[in-house]
Amino acid sequence: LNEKEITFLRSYTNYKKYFKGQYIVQQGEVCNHTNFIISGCTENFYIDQKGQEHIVTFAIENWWSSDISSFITQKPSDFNVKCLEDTEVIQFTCQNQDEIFKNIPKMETLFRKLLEKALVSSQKRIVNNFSLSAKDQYIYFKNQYPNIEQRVPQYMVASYLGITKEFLSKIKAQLVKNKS
Amino acid sequence: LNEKEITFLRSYTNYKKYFKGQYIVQQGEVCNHTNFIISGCTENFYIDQKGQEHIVTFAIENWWSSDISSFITQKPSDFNVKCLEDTEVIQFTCQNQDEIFKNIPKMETLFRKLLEKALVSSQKRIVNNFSLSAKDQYIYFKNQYPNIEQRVPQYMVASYLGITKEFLSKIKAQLVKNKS
DNA sequence: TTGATTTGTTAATCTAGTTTATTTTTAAAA
DNA sequence: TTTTAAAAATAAACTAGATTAACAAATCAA
Repeated sequence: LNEKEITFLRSYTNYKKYFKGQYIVQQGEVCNHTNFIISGCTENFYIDQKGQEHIVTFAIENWWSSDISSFITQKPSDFNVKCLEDTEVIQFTCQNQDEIFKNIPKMETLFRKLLEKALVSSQKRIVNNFSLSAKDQYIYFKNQYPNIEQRVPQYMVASYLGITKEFLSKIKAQLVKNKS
Repeated sequence: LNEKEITFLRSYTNYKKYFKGQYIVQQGEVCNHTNFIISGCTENFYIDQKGQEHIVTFAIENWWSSDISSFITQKPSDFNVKCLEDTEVIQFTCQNQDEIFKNIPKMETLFRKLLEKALVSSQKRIVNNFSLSAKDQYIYFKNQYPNIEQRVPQYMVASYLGITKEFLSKIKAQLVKNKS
């Protein structure tokens, strides 16, 4: 990026701090920003017809956090993004990206790459859901999100895995038993 | 698109006919084309560690069919794309899209939009998997892919839904019973 | 037109994961 | 420091969906 481009971008970018429990994005609203996490942790979840919460992803330091597809399409989001800890982000806010993309084609490339990553990880989840037992998904999860278990409550991990907290508890008990 | 751009694009585009059973993309290979289906039907599937096949998507007339993420990243594909019928496509072939994107920025926009759609539908599958029972997923499937049940064997629908063919058979029997 | 292969059904048994309920532990107030 | 609430563990009963196996249709090759 050259000087001009950087100045241009800066006008869209700013530091922001959210507190634990605050919503960064709310289901039904258009998400007109995307956030690079400096510190903290967020969950991306939705509420189904029966009123049940389902966590789709967690995001931590150095990850992007937002509903990228709502951001890019500027349609109402199907998801909520909520802070699980006090969270500092660099926020890139913008209603019509087309303008930016015209001025700085590199930005379109950047967002295309974010989309790619989101797609790959989304497909990976489907594949895991199809191929792995709950226990193996849990083991996979621990590798994918190291240390996150210390940061979020168990029942959220269960929600992420698509199982009940009781069953996750059972799985953990099993794993401990088999080690000894 | 202007004249020049069209001529430029044409050099990357051609008509192609595949026969039933042929592979358009093979797991492990880089997918360097994307296909717009004129007629026919394809499945996008992978084989897991236990040797089991899982169908991720079907594609029919007027849909795009390929491993879009392998195409864009030019990394080996995790999926196979196979024709379930004789299938005619318009094939857009290209190893390095960056060149095209520089020449025709509109193409980057087009592919970004394809990515978006793929992401949305991928996320939709996750949401359904989490929220719906097998029976409700089957009902949803029938709306999403009308008439496809007449075109592909039952056991493939079961594979798409992530259940066994026996259980799908049971669900169908139940639905018939409850109607009368 | 017959056999062979692929596809679909039914039913019995089994298991991964849920539900409900109770108890224990941890954390947060006050 | 005690009280209250939130989170986690345990266990019994239950259910959605898998597995196995036997059989019935349908499709296809010869």
